[in-house]
Amino acid sequence: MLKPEEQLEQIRRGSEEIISEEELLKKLRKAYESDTPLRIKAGFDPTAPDLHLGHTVLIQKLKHFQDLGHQVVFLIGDFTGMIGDPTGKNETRKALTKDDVLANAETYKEQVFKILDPSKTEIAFNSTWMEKMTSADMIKLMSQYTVAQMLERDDFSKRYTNNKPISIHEFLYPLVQGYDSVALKSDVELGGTDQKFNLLVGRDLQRNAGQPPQVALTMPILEGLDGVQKMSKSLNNYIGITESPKEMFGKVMSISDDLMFRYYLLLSDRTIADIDQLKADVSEGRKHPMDAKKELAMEIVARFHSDKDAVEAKEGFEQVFSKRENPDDMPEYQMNTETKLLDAITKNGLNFLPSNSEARRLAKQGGIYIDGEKQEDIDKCLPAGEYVLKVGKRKFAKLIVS
RNA sequence: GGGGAGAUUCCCGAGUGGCCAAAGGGGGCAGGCUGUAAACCUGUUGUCGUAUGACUUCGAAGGUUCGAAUCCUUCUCUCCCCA
Repeated sequence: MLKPEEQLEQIRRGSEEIISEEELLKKLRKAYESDTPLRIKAGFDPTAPDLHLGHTVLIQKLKHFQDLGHQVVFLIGDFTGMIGDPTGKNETRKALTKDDVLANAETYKEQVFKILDPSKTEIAFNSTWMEKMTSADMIKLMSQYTVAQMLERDDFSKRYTNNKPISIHEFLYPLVQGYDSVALKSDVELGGTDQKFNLLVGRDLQRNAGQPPQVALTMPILEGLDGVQKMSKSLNNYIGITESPKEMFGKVMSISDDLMFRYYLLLSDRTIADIDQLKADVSEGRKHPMDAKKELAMEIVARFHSDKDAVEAKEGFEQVFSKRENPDDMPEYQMNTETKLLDAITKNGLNFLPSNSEARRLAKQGGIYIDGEKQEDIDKCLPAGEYVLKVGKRKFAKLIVS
């Protein structure tokens, strides 16, 4: 085990805030001396088992703790899931069935264990203890916080001042999350910066329960492909960790140069010094930003797939976008001489576009190609033969007309 | 309990009987320029075999009218003020 001070150094990397470092160091020392690992908690939503790079910022940090010899508790918030994270948008959610929760947990495991070591990860569900709570217990839990305290939460206060609705049950979210820390006797809880309030509630509740309060560690929120809003599935600006090497590589290449350095900082394994050097090289023209981005894309693809996949993804990318050749692995679509081009493109065919109108629009704007030639008329059929269809910037298919 | 305001297309937001598939902005998509970057310019942005057409859409359900996002009734939801 590393010395506590050295551990702290690693933990600090990339983190936004540690409340407090002093307490963390104390805990690390104690753990070191008594040879007892710390319990590191991080909670996840049970309804969205599609992890993306945004989640991995946090999971990477869990991995750091794991590598330092601590016990990671991966908490699936199946009870809190009924509340829905108070973003104002979502209504109270339906309770998932036991089977759904277990199925989602399996999916989580599959994805999360691409990063974490399964043998060192404890998986917990907060319904385990929350379902046993009586109404009286719940009242006791709620009595520990005041409305004024709740309204300190950034999200609540914003909605409150903007005359946006806040449902009472949303107040339960931080309380239940905080109680999870009591139930798990957590030493450290990780979360995004938007979780700060919830993490601090955990500290209060633990103190009230006579436990040493957990250290709250927040990680920055990763911006999505647009570079502005947080990466999320609903905004469709995400890179999923189960996406194909090709897609992953392409998506990374599409981010802005500024965002690239942000991704380097939060996602790559490069040292801060390395990244600073890279930044200098790019800004002083010693390195083309595109090459720097390719390296980033390779690192990310390699992490979730393999080195070989990364190389192939890069070659595929260069083939299509640098040399403007067709990719090697296009989906094939069988059609006959009476199939309209339109039908091959839309939902009954390759499903490249959601509606006929959209396909016609795209065609009119010159976004549909057959063998490199723009097609304005997509109501026509093709004579027998093989063609390469390109729709928009990046959708390719081989049409086999017989 | 009483009084007032409001719910519009992916989001914000205009529209208060026909000229409304609905202004404007944002976002998205495509074209140009590039490094599939950003910025910028242009186009486009409900669906339907492209249509001076039809159908669906302005919280929900009914109604008035030749005609409703716009008027009436009931309902659902939200916010504000008073108690």
